[in-house]
Amino acid sequence: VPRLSEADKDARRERILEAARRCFAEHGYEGATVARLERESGLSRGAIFNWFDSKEELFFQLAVRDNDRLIGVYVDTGFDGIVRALVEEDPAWLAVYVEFGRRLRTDPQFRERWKKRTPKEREDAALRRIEEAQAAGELRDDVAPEELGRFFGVVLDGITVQRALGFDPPDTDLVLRLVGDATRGRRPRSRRRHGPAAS
Amino acid sequence: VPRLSEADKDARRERILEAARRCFAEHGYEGATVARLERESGLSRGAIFNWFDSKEELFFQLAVRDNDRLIGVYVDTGFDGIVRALVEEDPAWLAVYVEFGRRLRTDPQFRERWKKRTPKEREDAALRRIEEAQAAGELRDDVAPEELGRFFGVVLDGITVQRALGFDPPDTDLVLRLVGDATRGRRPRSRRRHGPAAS
Amino acid sequence: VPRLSEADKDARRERILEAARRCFAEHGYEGATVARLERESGLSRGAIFNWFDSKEELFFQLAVRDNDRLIGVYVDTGFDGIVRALVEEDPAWLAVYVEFGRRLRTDPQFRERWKKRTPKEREDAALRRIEEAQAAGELRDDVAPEELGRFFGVVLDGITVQRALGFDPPDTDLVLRLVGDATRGRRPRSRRRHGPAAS
Amino acid sequence: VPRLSEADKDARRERILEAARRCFAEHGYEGATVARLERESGLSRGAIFNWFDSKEELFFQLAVRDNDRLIGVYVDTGFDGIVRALVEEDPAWLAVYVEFGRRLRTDPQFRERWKKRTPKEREDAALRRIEEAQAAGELRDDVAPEELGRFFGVVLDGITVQRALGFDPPDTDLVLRLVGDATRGRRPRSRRRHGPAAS
DNA sequence: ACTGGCGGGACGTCCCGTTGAT
DNA sequence: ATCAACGGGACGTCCCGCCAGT
Repeated sequence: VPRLSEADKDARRERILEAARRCFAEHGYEGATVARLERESGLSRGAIFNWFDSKEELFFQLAVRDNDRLIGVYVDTGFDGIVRALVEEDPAWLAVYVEFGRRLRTDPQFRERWKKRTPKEREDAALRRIEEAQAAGELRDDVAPEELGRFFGVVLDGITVQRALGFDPPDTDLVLRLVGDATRGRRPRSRRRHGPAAS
Repeated sequence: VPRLSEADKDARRERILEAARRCFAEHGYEGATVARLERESGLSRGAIFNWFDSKEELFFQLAVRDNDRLIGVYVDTGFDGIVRALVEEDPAWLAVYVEFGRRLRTDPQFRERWKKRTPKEREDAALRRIEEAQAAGELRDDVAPEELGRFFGVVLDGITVQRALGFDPPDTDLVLRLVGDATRGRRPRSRRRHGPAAS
Repeated sequence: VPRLSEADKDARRERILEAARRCFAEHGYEGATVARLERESGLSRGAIFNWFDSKEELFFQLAVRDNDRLIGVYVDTGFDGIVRALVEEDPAWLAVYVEFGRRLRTDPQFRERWKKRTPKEREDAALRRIEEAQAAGELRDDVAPEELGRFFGVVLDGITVQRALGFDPPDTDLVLRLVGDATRGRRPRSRRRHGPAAS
Repeated sequence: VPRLSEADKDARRERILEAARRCFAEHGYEGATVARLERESGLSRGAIFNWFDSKEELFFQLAVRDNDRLIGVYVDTGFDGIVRALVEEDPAWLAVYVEFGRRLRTDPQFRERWKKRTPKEREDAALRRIEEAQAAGELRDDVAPEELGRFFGVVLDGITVQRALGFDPPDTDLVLRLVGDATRGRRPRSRRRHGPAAS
């Protein structure tokens, strides 16, 4: 096996990460044994640990990458967009997100590392988005933006966890409607997002 | 060695369960090693395994008991009550609830056993509670009761998971207000719950 | 397997230690795999690690015990005695002593622990023994007692290592004679140790 | 890829051997992982294994080379010279010598190979040196030359091991004096080695 | 000549549940 | 009913040597 090009390296890492994602999703962190990682990725221990220092590292990288992705979705498409994204996710994978959360709470080193990594700006961007929506009258302004953000977070995590646990997924449009009713401002923006006409 | 009285038996089981709760809460399922269970309960392996067949059994029983308790709270005090109950729970323990959910999704035997156990009536009771509230005009009736129930579930799980992960707990009253706005019917019941007078 | 009496416990630990001694002696620290420890002791991993926290712990305890024993021999019977003890030791085991030394030099934590353990008094007792012999004219007093002690140490370690490496063991009496010639004082004590008459 | 000249080949091998020496000295045989060899030598696995069949081979060659060197010192400069050489050696490296000894004792194949390699003549040269010194009256002749040689060996190994274990190095001149007293013949050669005047 | 990705065995440790004895 | 000694499987990690490719 010769020296891999930079692109090939990334592809290799990607392949392992994807396999790990499936394993973590299906079996949880502890259940995702290295033997399973080998089987799922088609690579040997030697190969896997050549690219990642440990199972935990694999887990962490995966969380980083998916978190970034989701935050990006939020900033780009707002609450509606992220809800729709969540219901299209592999539900099994969402369970890993939950597992990751436990790790965050339990393992101080883990949390520290995560804190260090998370760019504060992402959260700020999310917050500013809410403030703008309030100023534009799309969101009610009798509630502090931080509180609104937390409420959104609750609903998002609720959806995540319900899907992760394999319950009937709640109807997306309904959730959006109800949350819309709860948070709408004076001059709500059109709720018609996918059709051409406004109401 | 003398036989224990029936009451003593229950007390013993209770003691073990409580210890297990703390262990699961603090360390997660896999992290709750039998050694830790021994230390926390003050009993030895032999004693623990005398009362429960396995660690998994312990976990299951604990989940059953807590689930029953929460459903009871819901039926007795409704959405408001259960939200308030959740924010008073030990957040660490809530993580176990989440862990339990993963198990449910992942392990078919586990799920089967759970399904068999759950009395359908509990859920029905919850549903009927919603229908009554709709009939009384307290909850909007332009949404099917099942859907409303699911929405409630999403918010509840959202709160659970956020607390479990150690995030800032969202303000209880705010959540109740927003969800109230989202689901209120024509003749909302008084929102003032702790004061003496009705509106 | 019921609760063991204190004596039985010690016996069990002893049995494991003896097996470990043989393993370390024959294969060195790294070569003494747990599998070999199992085979040699006739006990399982579970049993071994029930009594000792780790392989390293086993190693440490073994070193402590043998070191104490040897120092005791020295204090009781002096240089002659310890030389004779060394040539009666299992040469294979002496290699472990050497291995232990490397660990001492290499691993700071290990050294710290060893330092903490070693009672300074033992060394002092050895030193005082030399001073007394000098005062009695048995050992030359034109050399500082510490230096004499170091010279003895060199010869002892030399014997140890030669035997450990499997070379022809040097003749004990000759070594004693030469070292005697090197260190004798004005009024040497009788060299006749094993027979009744002096020369 | 161009072929290396004979001189370059040797240089390459030398570079690897030197790196290996440092690794073995610092970490012991097992601790000297190939990864460390790579880092220390600046070459890759492939390069290293191109020149040496295995880690063990590397170790063996190193031992051969250092043994030859030390024997040479002995033959050239005698006991005094080798003692002085030893106290100038890197003590870490001496530990490898000890490690090598264990290997000799433990691994039959290893020993066989070593036996086959060692030119008997070297030892004979050392022995003849002693005989000559006895004949010249420099060394006592009431002890067989083999025995004297063994005694020298004991002291040398003792010094080696003490330095290897990081103990206070015994004073060189003192050791020489004491061993001199133990082994001197009727007409000892001048002990003045560093000063200009004879006694 | 040299690189480095990789296979796969072995290692120390952990941990659950069983068992024989009180 | 309780205890703790124990078996033995499985885990994450390490690490040597091989070999396809440059």
